[in-house]
Amino acid sequence: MAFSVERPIEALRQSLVVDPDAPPSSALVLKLRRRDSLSLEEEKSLEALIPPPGNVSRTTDIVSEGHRPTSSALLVDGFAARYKVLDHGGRQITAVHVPGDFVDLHSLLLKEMDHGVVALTDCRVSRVPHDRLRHLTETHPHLARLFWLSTLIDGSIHREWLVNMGRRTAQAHMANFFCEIYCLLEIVWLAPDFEFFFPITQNDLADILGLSLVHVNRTLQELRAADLLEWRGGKLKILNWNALRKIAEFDGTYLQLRAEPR
Amino acid sequence: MAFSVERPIEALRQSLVVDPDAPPSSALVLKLRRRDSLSLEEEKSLEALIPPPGNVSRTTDIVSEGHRPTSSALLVDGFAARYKVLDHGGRQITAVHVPGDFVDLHSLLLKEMDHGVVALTDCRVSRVPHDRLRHLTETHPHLARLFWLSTLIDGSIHREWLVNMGRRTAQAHMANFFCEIYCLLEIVWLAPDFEFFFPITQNDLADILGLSLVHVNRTLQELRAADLLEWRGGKLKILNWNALRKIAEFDGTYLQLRAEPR
DNA sequence: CGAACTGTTGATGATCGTCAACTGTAGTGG
DNA sequence: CCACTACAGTTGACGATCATCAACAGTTCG
Repeated sequence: MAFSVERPIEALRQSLVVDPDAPPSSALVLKLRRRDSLSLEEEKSLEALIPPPGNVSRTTDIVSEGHRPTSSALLVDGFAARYKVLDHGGRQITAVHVPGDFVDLHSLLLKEMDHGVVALTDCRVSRVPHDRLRHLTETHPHLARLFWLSTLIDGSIHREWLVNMGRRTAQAHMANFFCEIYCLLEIVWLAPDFEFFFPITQNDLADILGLSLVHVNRTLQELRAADLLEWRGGKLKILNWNALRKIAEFDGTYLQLRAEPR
Repeated sequence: MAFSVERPIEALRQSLVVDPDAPPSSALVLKLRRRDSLSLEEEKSLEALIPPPGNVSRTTDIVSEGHRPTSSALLVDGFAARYKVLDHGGRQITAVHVPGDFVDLHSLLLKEMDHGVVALTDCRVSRVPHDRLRHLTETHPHLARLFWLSTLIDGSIHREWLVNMGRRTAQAHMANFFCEIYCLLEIVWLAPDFEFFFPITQNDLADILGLSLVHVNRTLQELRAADLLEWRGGKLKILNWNALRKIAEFDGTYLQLRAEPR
């Protein structure tokens, strides 16, 4: 058997955290499978590729700006974010990553990091050496295409965020973000019954949405008052998916985009 | 000789438009060379790949949302933009393309277009069939990496735009955009002496920046009043590059990012 | 000459940021 | 056990930025 992903479906669905005994590649495999079927041999190669994860505690950098990584970081557990800081001190988060994401796959080709990657929560991270990744892409062109596809989907999400920031209200923007996170987590079985572990601060959320902390707090209260969601003790529950989608004008096609990389 | 790119340097530098007699791949080759050296054979393969361009007139779609392209469009001349429209009628432009850009290279893997691509000015566009592109990437892994790199740089630009929208003032945002366009054009020799052809409307610029038309007009006047730039008759001239860079906090490393794809 | 488009200006109000204070909670050390 | 601190969340007041509505000027084109 290549992999324990098929087995613990129920266990994973019922827990709000990744199974700590699952191999570090399991969320990645789930995600790739959602895009295209994987052969047993490909799954084995991935499992062999990913080393055991290390711990990264909250608010510390997984990758620093200006750094020239020689490995790419696979997020195994927790939430991470890419960000840039401005001269006068502001910070903008440009992407949020969930388990199964390579947070800096682009560093395989883009030598110098033009932004940092921070752990929004305590994380587990596997660092895959670039030369091993490069070797894998050379011997497995199909996986190479799937990796390229991953970075393309990152771009697709960036574009949706641009629309959110440029042309939507704070409320719709925030609703959109929660819809997106839900969909991303659902793919890796981390959001059963519209409920998921999401212990980030409102300050982080402000930097994600490009709003002030105070405005985020008030917008959040609007969503709560409309009975769209609960968010207490680091656990987020979407109470009315359809209503949330509606005020967000959310259309998830930009996330998986029924690709055909083979 | 593989290519006429080396020859008409002076002619190109002195004109504000692409030489109509240059092969359609010339701007593309200039751009790729800036990232990594190309072999003669690679340049020849590119030249053979790109068919003669067709004309697309302003405000018409080069690629439509929801479409499933079987070819990718190389912009040979003019400006194009990717955009999304919202339910209530708003439009957000998520990327601006200059000659030498594939405007929808991602459609090679992402089957369905989640956004449209419109011609901001009259354009010339070469459409490269996907199967020929796929064949090229299979026979020329180095070019495949350069194509992947192109889409990664698109993502890098998206991220910078997110910072602009989320955390910068309208003035800094606009200044940033002009700096970026200048750098992109400079690479393909279309911006001699900080002057370039840029005949888009203020309405388009508003959709690029995520601002209202009126606010764009006033912000533009501030930049003009500060003697940072002129923009008349479709010709833009940056009068004070250093001052413009400064108020924009512009740092162009996110554009080429000294990559090493070989 | 009029129609259509682009740019410009003024007036007004909504959205959102900033400043500041206060609450609740968890942890820390005496 | 109780200060004391640190941090996340909350609320009020005020002002800056930006959107909207409307009108008008200049250009191009048929």
